[in-house]
Amino acid sequence: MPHTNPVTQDVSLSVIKTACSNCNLRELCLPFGLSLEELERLDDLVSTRRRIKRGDHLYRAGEPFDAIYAIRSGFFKTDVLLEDGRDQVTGFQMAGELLGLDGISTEHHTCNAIALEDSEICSIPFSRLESLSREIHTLQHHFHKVMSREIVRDHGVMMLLGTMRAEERLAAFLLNLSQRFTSRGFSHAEFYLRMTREEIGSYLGLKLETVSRAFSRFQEEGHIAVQQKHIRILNVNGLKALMNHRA
Amino acid sequence: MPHTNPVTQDVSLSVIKTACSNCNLRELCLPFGLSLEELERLDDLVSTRRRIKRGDHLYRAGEPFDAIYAIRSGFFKTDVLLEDGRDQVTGFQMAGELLGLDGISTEHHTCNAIALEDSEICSIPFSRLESLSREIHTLQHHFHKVMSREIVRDHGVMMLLGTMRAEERLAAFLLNLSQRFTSRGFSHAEFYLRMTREEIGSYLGLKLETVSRAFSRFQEEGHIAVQQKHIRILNVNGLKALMNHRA
DNA sequence: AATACCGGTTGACATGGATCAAGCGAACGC
DNA sequence: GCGTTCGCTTGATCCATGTCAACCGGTATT
Repeated sequence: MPHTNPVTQDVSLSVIKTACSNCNLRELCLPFGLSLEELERLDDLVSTRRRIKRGDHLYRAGEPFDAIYAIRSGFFKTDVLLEDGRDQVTGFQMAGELLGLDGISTEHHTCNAIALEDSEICSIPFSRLESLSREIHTLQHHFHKVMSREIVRDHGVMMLLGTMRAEERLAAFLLNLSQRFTSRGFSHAEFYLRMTREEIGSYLGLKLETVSRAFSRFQEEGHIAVQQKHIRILNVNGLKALMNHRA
Repeated sequence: MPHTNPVTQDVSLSVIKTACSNCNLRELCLPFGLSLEELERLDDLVSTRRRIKRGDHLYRAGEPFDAIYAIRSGFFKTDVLLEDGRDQVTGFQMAGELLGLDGISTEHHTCNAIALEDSEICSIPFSRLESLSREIHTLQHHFHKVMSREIVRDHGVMMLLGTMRAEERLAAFLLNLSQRFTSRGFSHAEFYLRMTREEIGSYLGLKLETVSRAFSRFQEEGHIAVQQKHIRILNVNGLKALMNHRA
C-alpha cells in the first residue's frame, strides 16, 4: 500500500453529488423547515457525500475542525479518550443526525467518530453554514435547536449515568433506540444492534458482562428476545416499567 | 403575603440598567471578541439585570423559553427531575457563564436553575440575540462556540460518571472549580463551596456520605484542608495524580 | 436561653456491579 | 474446510459504594 496522509488514508474518498432537496431525511436533518428556495441554497453548500467503511474514522480527536457532518446512511459511535487510556462512548448516531458539533468550541475535534457499519455522510463546511444561516433565519434557528437538543440529550445521559441502575440504563437505551428507529420508518420492535456489548457498556457506564446479564434477564422475564445483535422487543411497557422502578 | 404570579413570586424583580461594555466579565462572557461598536449594539439587547436571592429559581423546567441568562455575579445550580422523583444536578454555573441554552431546543426550559447564593443575572432575549448575531459575525461565531463548549463539558461529565471512581470524581470536581475560580481572578487554592455535600454528590453520581468520606480522606492524605464548606487545596499535583490513577 | 433543624461526619453492614475465569458459537483468514 | 479469533454468555468471588444509624456543631426559631 502506498503511503498516504494518515488522516485520510482510512476513509474512502469516493465523492458523490448530493442534494438535500431530494434527500428523504430532510425532515429529520438540517433542512427541516426550509422553503424550496432555501433548500436549494443549502444544496450548494452540502455538495459532497462521502462513504465511510465500517470501522473507519470519520474524524479523530485533535484534528482541526472545519465541517460538521450529516449522516446520510449508516451508523456511528463517538468516543472520548482519557490520557490514562480509559475511554468512553459518548453517543451512537444514526441517519439524519449531525456529527462534529463538539469541534466548534476549540476548532479541533474533541472526540473520535467511527462508523459502525458502511455509511455515507454529507460534509457541511462550517464557516459556510454560518454565512448561510446569517441569511436564512429558519436555518439559523433550526441549527440552534439542533445544538440545544444535543445539550438536552447529554443531560439525559448524565441522569442515566448518575441515578439509574444497570437494568434501568439498558431499558432506557433500548427504548431510545427503538424510538429513533421508529422515527426513521423502521420497526420499533425488531432491530439489529450495530454495536458490541462492550460499546453499549462503555456508553452506559457498565462492563460488558453486566450488559450481557441484563439482556439475559430481560429475556427471561419476557420483555425482549435477544440473539446476539438481533433484538425483538416483546413488551414495551415492561421495559418502561423497569425504569420508573424506584421511588 | 399577597398572591402573586407563581412563576415570578420567588424572584426579586429589581431591575437595573446594565451594560456589557463596562462589565468586567466581558472577556469571559458573551461579548468576547467584539469590537467597541459591536459591544454597544449588544448593550441595547442585554438591557436588564435582575437579582435572584439564594434558593430562588431563575427558571423552572417546563416554563416557556424566551431568553438566555448571563450570570453577572453569584452562583447557580441546574437540575433535572425524573417523573419518579429522582433528580440530578447537571451543572454548577458561576459569573460569566450562560444559563438556559437547553431551552432553545423545545422552546421550553428542560431543567431548573436555582441560585446557590444571592446573584445577579442579565437577561438576553433569544430572538433578539439571533437577529443581532445575523448581523455581527463575531457574535454569531462566539455564541456557537459557547454552545459547543457546553456539549464538550457535558461529554467530560459523562466520562467522569461513566469511568471514574468516587475519589477521582471528587478530585476532578475540585480541580475544575479551582480552575474556574482562577480564571475569574480568585484564589485557585482557597474557596468556599456554595453547594451542599448532597448537591455535589448528585452532580457526581454519588451519595452524600461518599462525598463526605472522600473529603476526609483527601484531608488525611494532606491534599486539602476541609472545614465544612471552606476548602484549601494544599497539593494540586496530589489531586491530579489521583485522577490518572488507573491504567 | 432553650429547642429544633440542617448539614456534615463517621461507623457498621449490605449489595450491585466489577473482576476473574471458563466455555461456546459465529465469523473470518488461510 | 479447518483453525483461530472475537463477541457473547454464564458462574464464582470480591470490593466500592450505598444504606442505615448515631452523633455533633452551627444556625434559625420561639
